Amino acid sequence: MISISTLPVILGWMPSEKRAATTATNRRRVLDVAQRLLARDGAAALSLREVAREMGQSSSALYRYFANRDELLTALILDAYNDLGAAVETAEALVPRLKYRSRFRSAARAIRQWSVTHPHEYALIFGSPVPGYAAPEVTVVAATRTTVVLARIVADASAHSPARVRPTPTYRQMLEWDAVAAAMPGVAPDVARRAIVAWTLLFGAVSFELFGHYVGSVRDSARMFDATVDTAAELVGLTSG
Amino acid sequence: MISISTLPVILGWMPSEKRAATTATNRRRVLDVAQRLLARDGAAALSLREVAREMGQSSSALYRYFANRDELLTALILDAYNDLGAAVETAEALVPRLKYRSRFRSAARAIRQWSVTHPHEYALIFGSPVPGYAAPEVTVVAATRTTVVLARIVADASAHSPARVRPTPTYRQMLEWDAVAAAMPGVAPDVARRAIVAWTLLFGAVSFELFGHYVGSVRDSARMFDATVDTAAELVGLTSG
DNA sequence: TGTACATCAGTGAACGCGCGTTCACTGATGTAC
DNA sequence: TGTACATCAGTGAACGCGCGTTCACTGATGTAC
Repeated sequence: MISISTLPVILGWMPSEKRAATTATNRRRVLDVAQRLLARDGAAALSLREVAREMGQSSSALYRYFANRDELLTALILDAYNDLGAAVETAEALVPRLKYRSRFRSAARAIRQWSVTHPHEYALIFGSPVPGYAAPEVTVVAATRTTVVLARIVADASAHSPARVRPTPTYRQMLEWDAVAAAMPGVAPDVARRAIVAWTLLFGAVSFELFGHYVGSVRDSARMFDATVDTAAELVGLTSG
Repeated sequence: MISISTLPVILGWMPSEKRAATTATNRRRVLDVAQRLLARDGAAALSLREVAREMGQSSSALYRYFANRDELLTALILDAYNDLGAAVETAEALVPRLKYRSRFRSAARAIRQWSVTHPHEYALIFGSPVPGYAAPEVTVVAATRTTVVLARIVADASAHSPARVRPTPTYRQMLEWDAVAAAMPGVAPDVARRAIVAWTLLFGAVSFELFGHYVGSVRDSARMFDATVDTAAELVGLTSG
């Protein structure tokens, strides 16, 4: 049965701007609290009920803004990726464009800095997948923001002084070459492959530090990371600047 | 009040061998079931009750063998580290001693092979720390088994043809040098540091693959890993053999 | 070899807990005339 | 500017669930003599 009140929906009218705005604000407020709890207790401990409790609301109220727990988690993952991406973009933008290695270092240090100060958020996006949670496509897109920064550095450096490498068509086949080439236009396959290796190394180093695998072998994680960054920079041919 | 029956405990007598043996067997049987469930559903979903259910026992029965859930988890972590370590040892032992790079490759591939076939076990030991769980010292020891293999390769290669490196005392300070030097006797600090970078990269690559961060950029994970292994080998100066 | 008894392995009921989600509802807010 | 009413935001009780852990217990097993 169609009542008068369902007409707007059927005809595709939008809710009024004012109402949409307050809804967005409220949703954002929920997210902020959830983010704070995530930072404090980690993703596994995060529950809708605790978020509501923390806001002084009933748990059912949250269902106005998120269909279920997974949707809240997705929003937090997006936030984390964007937070990290923004931090990296900002840090990298401070360095003169032609100083490729410095740009790389700055971006890398920003990755570690953000991660060390947001360990639970880091674990959420780079640790073991949350059980029973399937990351929707949209998070994959958000994830690229950081790598785009790194890719651009490699591409810029490569345009400035193209690497002299033997043709290695085999590398194209093992990569998603279209996507990779789009992120690093004009970069030789071997260099592109090394670039992927480089950020694998960067995030590997952060994971090892945060997840405790350097206990007993690395004393000064910050300096070790810097040294690792230089090694990663070497890998992609950034040996000066 | 001290009864006759508590005397053995007080005097430190051991329970009879026979009884100890069956207790050990039963404990092992619990662990095997737990391991199967871990492999199937992951660590977060693992509960004492489900293990008991799966064994057709009451959940309280498990408290004969594990004081609580954390202790079971610790046992599983130890098992996982040892499983991985054994797989790597076996693979590496098949290669002639003087073929350093082959040994490295073989060990690295074993790491990936084991990880791909045991993703939940991998996540348990190399993913985000389990919430509310503090890894006891004993797991740190078990964790070294794999790195010991890699360290020996680097040490052997280094003894055969010592790297010509400038002295870099700074690297000692940022590492736990005593432990590192013990694992790789006679290896120059810079090489030792690079060795740590190398296995950071190996595990970083496995994590990226298993945790979905290569989606969209890497098509053939196995071949990408092999290429990454060669890059890691280069890092520690293993360019032939 | 037989027996009394201590020890062990496992049971089943119960505890309190926190969770995600649903649902009928009430009071507040904004809109249309 | 005032009013009737649709829509929204949030409530509170309830659902069923599975969890870790405790405890008094029973029957089985192994031991000491």
